[in-house]
Amino acid sequence: MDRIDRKLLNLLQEDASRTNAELADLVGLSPSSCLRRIRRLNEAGIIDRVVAVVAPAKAGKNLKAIVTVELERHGEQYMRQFLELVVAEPAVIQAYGVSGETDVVLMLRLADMDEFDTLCERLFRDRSNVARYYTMFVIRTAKETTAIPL
Amino acid sequence: MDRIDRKLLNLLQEDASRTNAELADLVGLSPSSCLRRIRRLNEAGIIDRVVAVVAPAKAGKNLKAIVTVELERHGEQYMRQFLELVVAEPAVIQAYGVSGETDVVLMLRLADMDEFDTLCERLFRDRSNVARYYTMFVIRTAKETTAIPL
DNA sequence: AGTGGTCTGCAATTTTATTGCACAAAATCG
DNA sequence: CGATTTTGTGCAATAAAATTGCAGACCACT
Repeated sequence: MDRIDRKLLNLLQEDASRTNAELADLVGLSPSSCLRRIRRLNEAGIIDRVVAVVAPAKAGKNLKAIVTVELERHGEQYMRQFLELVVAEPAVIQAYGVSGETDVVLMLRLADMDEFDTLCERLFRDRSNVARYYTMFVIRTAKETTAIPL
Repeated sequence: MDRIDRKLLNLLQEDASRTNAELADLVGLSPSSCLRRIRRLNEAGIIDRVVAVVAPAKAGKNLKAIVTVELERHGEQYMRQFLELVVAEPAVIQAYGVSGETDVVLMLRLADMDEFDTLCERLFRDRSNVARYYTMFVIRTAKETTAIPL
């Protein structure tokens, strides 16, 4: 992991659709060397995967919400149970167990309030061990990247 | 945007490193047709971009934190000013203006507590118009996807 | 200076993406 | 309802890109 690897990773985190020749040029290497480095990064699992990012607006998913959840009972099995429940929902794009007053934080990607309503019904009804939850709707997205600073 | 387009998008959101022939096969189309559809999705901006996802652990960024921030003064220009400040930080991977008591929610990706400490120093010191902030450290990541349900 | 290991660039080869074209399906229009 | 335009499709040829073998360069460690 030298300077060139880091540079490559930064470039690929930005735009992975570039051709190998282009990347090679940007880092100042021959295409073959560049390709071998990228393969090494893949095999080492440093590059976990390559994905297409869909524009939410163009996909009719304009509503984003961040939900903090406090559970009723706090055992490990209750936590696991609740996480299993939320993970199964396609609208839940991030789900974290966290420290502090709050037990779980969810990031939701939805079409509209109706979808939010039915989802809440499903996740936070009486049975599901949720003491309370608090929703923050995203008004403005100032930054949203998958790139890890290297 | 028919059934095949949606299928293609789902596949690409999962793994965009597949060859066109592979994708064509998965959706039951000829390579040329498949390619043309993908290009159409690109040109329409439905596919916003293609990125490599780096494994945080392998990059030495094991600490993730979610921070809720309440500003001192609540005008539009103050909000903008604060967002500009945080957006410039590479460790801030997501930054949202939200509804509710909280004004801003940040998602941080860090190497360790030291980095967290110095970042807080920079973002939340007296000058920066932050009334209070609350940090939740991520203990367990149950789900983390970029894929939008289609 | 010598040696094993790693990395590099070049050029050949293989794989993949891309395009032109003729035809078929669906939508549009008189 | 049939004619016509539009849109989408598969095939085959072409262009572009990725991949590999190989010889030499560089580096760290004796």
